[in-house]
Amino acid sequence: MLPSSAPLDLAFQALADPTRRIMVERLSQSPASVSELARPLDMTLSAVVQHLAVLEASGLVRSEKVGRVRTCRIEPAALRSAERWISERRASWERRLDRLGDFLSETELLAKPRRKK
Amino acid sequence: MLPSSAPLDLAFQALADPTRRIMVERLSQSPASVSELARPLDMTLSAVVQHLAVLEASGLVRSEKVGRVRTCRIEPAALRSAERWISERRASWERRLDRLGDFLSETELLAKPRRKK
DNA sequence: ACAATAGTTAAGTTATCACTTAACTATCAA
DNA sequence: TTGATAGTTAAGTGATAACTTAACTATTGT
Repeated sequence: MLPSSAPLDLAFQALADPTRRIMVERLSQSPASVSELARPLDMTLSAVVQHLAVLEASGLVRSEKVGRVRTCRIEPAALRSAERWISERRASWERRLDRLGDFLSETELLAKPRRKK
Repeated sequence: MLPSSAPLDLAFQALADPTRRIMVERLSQSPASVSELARPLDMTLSAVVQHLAVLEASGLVRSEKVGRVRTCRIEPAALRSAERWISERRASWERRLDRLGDFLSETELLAKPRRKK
């Protein structure tokens, strides 16, 4: 099950790196050039370009070049589908915990019945 | 900036693997033993145990062993903080797009004023 | 006591990651 | 036209990832 390359794999993989999260944070404020993205990062421009390639491959970021500057912006859709995956899991376990809560309070009522809720 | 090991790194890293996402999906339905987690997966038990170790290190899953069976359950907190990181980015870009929308509709009003909204 | 079940651990393999240096290509500005 | 700016690409390196096989430990049902 090594390289699945499914969209979620790429998105979570991309977000797993702190440098790339910094880049995404920057881009969620506003679009930026590659050098602007690189400015706060302690690595070569070359490395930043490679991180950018990962972000683009994951669909989290899109960019276009005009003249000699490439402007990058986030692509909400990919981020949203990562968010959706998580929130669906949350929905699932919350539903279960609710049922569990109901069950517990009901058995408690059966064991030593007091006032109806 | 190689090994940051920050909680979010570990959480996103863990979620980047499709096998581990399947395990998390299973666990968000209900707790399960290691062999139950392994059942639908096309790999050795050993590999599954290793994936489980990654999930536990990331804080996404917790487990306890009783007799010879280890029961695993999801740990909502870690999943929630990953979700929160994403939704904060979303808040950020949505705010910006709102302001942009306001700006555009205002300039449009200035350019060729029609009815007030 | 024995065998089957449930999981653990170590070691090895192959692939991928996160960089770096270095050489190179455009574009813009003086 | 020359130099600085902005980015690209290739090749190499060391670390980590995702497995496998194999040998082993503890628990439980018969």
